[in-house]
This record gives sequence, C-alpha cells and structure tokens, in this order.
Amino acid sequence: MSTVRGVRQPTIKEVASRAGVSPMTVSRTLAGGRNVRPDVQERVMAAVRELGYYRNENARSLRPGQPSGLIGVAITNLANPYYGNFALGVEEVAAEHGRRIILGNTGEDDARERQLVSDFIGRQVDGLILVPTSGDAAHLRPERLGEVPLVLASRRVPGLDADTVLLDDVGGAYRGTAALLDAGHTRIGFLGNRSSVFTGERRYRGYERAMTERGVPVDPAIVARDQQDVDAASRAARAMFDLADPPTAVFSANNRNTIGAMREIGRRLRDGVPGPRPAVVSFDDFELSELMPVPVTIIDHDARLLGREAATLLFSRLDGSAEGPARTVELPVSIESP
Amino acid sequence: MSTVRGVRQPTIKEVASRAGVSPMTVSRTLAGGRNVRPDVQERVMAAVRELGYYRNENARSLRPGQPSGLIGVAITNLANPYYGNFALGVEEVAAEHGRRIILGNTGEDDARERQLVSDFIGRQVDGLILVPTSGDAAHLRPERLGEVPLVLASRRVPGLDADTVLLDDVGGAYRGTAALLDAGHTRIGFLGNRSSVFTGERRYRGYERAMTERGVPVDPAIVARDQQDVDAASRAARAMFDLADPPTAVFSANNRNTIGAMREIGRRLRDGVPGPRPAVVSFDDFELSELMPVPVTIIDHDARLLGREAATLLFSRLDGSAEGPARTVELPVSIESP
DNA sequence: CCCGATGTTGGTAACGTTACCAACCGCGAG
DNA sequence: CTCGCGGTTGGTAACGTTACCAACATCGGG
Repeated sequence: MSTVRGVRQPTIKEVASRAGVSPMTVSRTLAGGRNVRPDVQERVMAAVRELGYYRNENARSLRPGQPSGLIGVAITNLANPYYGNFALGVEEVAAEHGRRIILGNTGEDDARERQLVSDFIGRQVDGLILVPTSGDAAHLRPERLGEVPLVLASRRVPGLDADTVLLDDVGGAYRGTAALLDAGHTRIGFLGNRSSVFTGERRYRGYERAMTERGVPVDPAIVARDQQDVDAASRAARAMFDLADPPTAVFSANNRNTIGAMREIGRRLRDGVPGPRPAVVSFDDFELSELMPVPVTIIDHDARLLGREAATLLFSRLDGSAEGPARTVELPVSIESP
Repeated sequence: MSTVRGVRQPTIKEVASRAGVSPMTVSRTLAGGRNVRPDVQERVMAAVRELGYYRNENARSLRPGQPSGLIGVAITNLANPYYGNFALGVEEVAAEHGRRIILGNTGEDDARERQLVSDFIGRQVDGLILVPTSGDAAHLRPERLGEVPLVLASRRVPGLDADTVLLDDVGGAYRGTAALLDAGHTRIGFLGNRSSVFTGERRYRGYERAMTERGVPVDPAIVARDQQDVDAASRAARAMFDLADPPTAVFSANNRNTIGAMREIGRRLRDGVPGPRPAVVSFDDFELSELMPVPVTIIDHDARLLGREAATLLFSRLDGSAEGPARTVELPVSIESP
C-alpha cells in the first residue's frame, strides 16, 4: 500500500466547541435528537454544515455490537453483464437497508477469494455474499467467519452448509432440451462448462435427463464441456459442425457458449459451408437474438433478482427474522421460443 | 450433531495472552516482525491461526494519517456492461495498491449521488472515483471533500475543476461520420442522448463537425437526440426510416441506440418493408455485430481501461507523484470497419 | 569487568465515537 | 416552600489498534 496524505476531516469535538456544547450533545443530535432542545439542535446542525462534518463511521462501528454498515461481496467476473446485474441487485437491497457494499472480483481464483474474505472480515463487514470459485471451503467455515453470516450465490461449495441462492439450472436445461426433442430433433449437441463448474454440471444434468428420459442416447462426440470463453466455444462449435454426422440442434449452457456458437454459424453461412442450420437453445439471454440467422430459444432469468434474493436472505439473518438451518432458494427460469 | 455456531471475532489481546506476549508484540509481528524474536513470532502466528484472528482494519485506520484502504466508487448504472467493465478496471488497480472499493449505484439520481459521497467520506475513503450524474457540483467541491482526492470518469461536472478521464468522444464521432461520408453517404441520421448528457453532446459535436466540414447540411428531421433506452431508440429509428426521404446511413452515439436501431432494421427486413438498408456506425461495440443484416462500423473503446486509467490518476494523487492542477486524460477510440 | 550499543519487550496514551451514569435545570404537586 | 420527577447536558470510560518511550537483556570491545 502506497503512502497517503493524511485525510483531516473535522471531528465531533470541533463541531461541539463551535456549537458551544459537548460532544455528547452533538452525538445525540446526529442520532436523531432525542432529548436535545430544538434550539440547541439547530446550533449543532449549523456547526455541522459550516465545518462540513461527517460522522466517522469507522470509529462508530468500533464499539462492539455496532454494525459497520458494510456488506462484503465477492464475484467471479464483473466484466460479465450477468454479474454486473447480480451486483446491482445486491447493492439495491443493501441500500434499502442503509448498507454499502465492498466489492471484490475473484477472477475464479481461489487464493484471491480467500484474500478478499479475510479482508472483508478484517473490515468488520456485517455479512458476506459470495459467488464461490468452487475451491475448498475451509476459509468459509463458521469457525473462521465468526458471527458474520454468509450467502452463496449461483453456486454451492462442496461440503459447506450455507444459505444459497441458485437458478433452476437443471429444470431450465431440461425444459430447453425437451423443447428441441419435441420439435423432432434427436441429434442435439451440448456446449457448456466443465463439470467442476457448479452450473456447468447442473445444466448438463438437465440436458442429459431430458435426452435419456426420451430414450435418445447422448453422443459424447457432440458434447463439448470445457469452454470458458467465446473463442473456445466458437472452436468447439466448429469441430462439432464439421463432423460427418453433425448435430441438427445445439443446447448451449451459457451466454459465452451461445455467442461463440453464433459466430461459427454466422461464419459458415457467410462462407457458404454446406450442412444443417442448427436450431439453438441458449441458457442465458443475449441482445438481438431475434436477428440471428437460425431459430434461437432463450432460457431467461434475472441476475439482478438473484442478487436481490441473496441480499434479502442475508438481511433476514442479520435482523434475526430467520434462524436455524441453511436455506436454499432456487429461482425459476423462463423459456422464450423464437 | 450440533451446529457450529459463529463466535465473536478475537481481539489482539486474546491472541497476545494465548501466545504469552503483549499486544504490542502481536502488532509488531503482524506488521512484518521487525525486532521480534523468530520463536516468538512463531508462537504469535500459531495463536493467530488457532483463534482465527483478523486485524480490525477499522480500528487500525482510526489513528490519524492512517489510510482506510478504501476507495469510494459511484457509477450510474451497474447493469450496463460498460460500467461493469469500468468498475472492474478500477477494482483491479485498487487491488494492485492493496485497496478495496466501496461501490454505489447512483441510477443517474443526483440526491443518491450526494448521499453516497457523504457516506464514502464518513467511511474515511482514501479517494473517490465518480461517474457524475451531471447535476450541480456543490457536494464535490474541495472544501466539502477535505483532502480526499476525486477523479471524474466519462463525464465532466460543469464548473468543477477535477482530474478527469474521458473517451475521445468528439474525435471518434468525427471519424465515424467521416467514414460514412467517404463511402458516399450524404444523408446520415443521428441517434443519441440529449445534449445535457455530457457524452451525448460531445458525440453530436463530432458528427456535426464532420458534416459541416464537408459541406453536408445537418437535417434536424433525421437527428434524434433524446433516447436513453433501447425501446426509445427503436421508435426513433422507425420514425426516421418512415420518412419520405429516409437516411441512407445512421450514426448511433451509443450502445443502447445501436441495439434499438438494429431491432428496427431487423423488423423491417422480416416484414419486407421497402426502403434503403442503411449503413450504421456505432459508438460502442456490441456482440455479434458481424451477424447484422447491414454493414456496421464500430467505434470501439475499452471501459476497463478507462477504469484503470481513472484509478491510476487517483493513486498518482495519493502517493504524491502528481501534484498541481487538475488533469484530463482522453483515451483514444478505434474504428473497425465491417 | 564495565560500558555503551543493539535488540527485544511492554506500558501508556491516543485516534473518534457513544453507552452509561451523574449532575443539573425547571416545573407541578403536595 | 419543598420535594420529586422528567427533560437536558456533560464527564468518563471503553471499543481495538499502534506510535512512542521506557525498561530490560544480551553482547562485544575496551
């Protein structure tokens, strides 16, 4: 940490002496003014305005039992609009409860997550909301976190029992795949994340269940499960479509894979590559999907709502309205046919 | 089996007594261990691990001159990927300097911005980074902020002299419009924000300059400057294209207007509406632009870099390497023809 | 063997705030 | 006129931490 010029804000004492009262009277006035004469309150508020005084929140939260008013939020990738919306939802609910959020980006890095959580605890956060990097759970155990409540979002951590907010990944993937099967497709490819990614695994399970329930075998040749970014997804789609026996439809488990697949489909059409024009089901919405050259079904959801739900769960622990074992909220997803 | 209940965070005193030393020795050990015997350090670290101790950062920053390690960041709309990337850039540089960010969303609301800034100051932030809502500047004046340095991003505040990071809005819009003129277009529409939005005004100026420099008159009938969201942009594009004398090309001043225009263009093609297929220049990139049914030129830039630049400017003030009058950094934009 | 230098450790005070208690005021009831 | 009560105000201590200084141990050189 680099050196910093000292930040000299006026203190409560300076306000007090300017208003001709004691610091206690200033404190009482700022706390609502109970049992302070109206004319004294006015003098105090005038001094506050004149000096540009702000209460030192860090000093306030020093006394035990006092909340810091901060919620620690760690997400995996702020550049992804999904997590931006998620963070927005958390911020909204936090603001409704008079709290601020401290935000950290983990970049899917376990070490960074541990570092962020330590720092959040050190800053006396009132609660933690985390999109876990699915590493180990040691630093998230209650004995490490003390009394700080924790809510997991989007993913679970193996072996950790905590309040969790999830999407209906399995159900959404199941219904999306079923829609393709209902439309007569039997050769349906899968594009998604590897199984160590919690949502990747769940969405694959939904796909697999729909296929096997209808007696359609899953062909590993048209299942690609290791694409994290658009370029990798594009390459995986290309390999799949280049097969002698390419899929007639594709289930894409997330936004990144859908965009990659679309790029490859667009390229083939521009270059006049022969072959089927696959139907696509995408878990995650994307803009201008209606302008795509192939029919796209969207499994849609609201990341902002997910964030709101996570924060609501957290505050229900903070205000004591919820006690007992960890709860899981699974938000529904909607399906929009082209 | 009993649930592991969270416990109060241990203090430095408890660590000290467990390690059989004084709090000062614990403090010294955690501060790097200068002048502490190695075996004592080990005892202390063992106690720290056993008790799960974290330094109380709020208490640390209580002594004057000590930085809080927090940077206050207020942006207008976290749901917009542009600002998500911006926040990511700020977070990255802050993390490189061992700082965390407190994030607030203003939603373009002046009152909310004032409230956020007050709270940030009250939390003793070491610096502020703000995408201003372009309201008045009273709460951002140095006499209100004390010694807390401020960096504005994307926009200026009228009458406020502060470090600022901008895009080359005028130049980008000029070059984008010029590209259309070079391609032979003379009837070029404009879609953008109203002039009270800082970037809206600057981008219009670039468009206007390119037009007048080449002696092409600006026709108010094909200039629409009051669309904040996709639906409004779509309606404005529709009205423009429905004219007896519609534009053959469109300059769109931001992402939201581009998406709206694209929706309308796609609708007309689907519905077989007669008329020209306008070329489009878009200030802001968007995904799958290469799949659009009309040629799209992108004026691209890197919001994450903008965030990094803003944070770099802030830290140059914090570590004293930059002094003197307010500086403005204008980041270049690139043009990608279809 | 002593002395100063160096390394190690602990006590005290202070950062800004507020809970708690004590002191004081004015007013109405007895 | 006194007493007591409620409303108002101020003093003190404490929250967890670290800068500063004092105290003590150890060691090498004279």
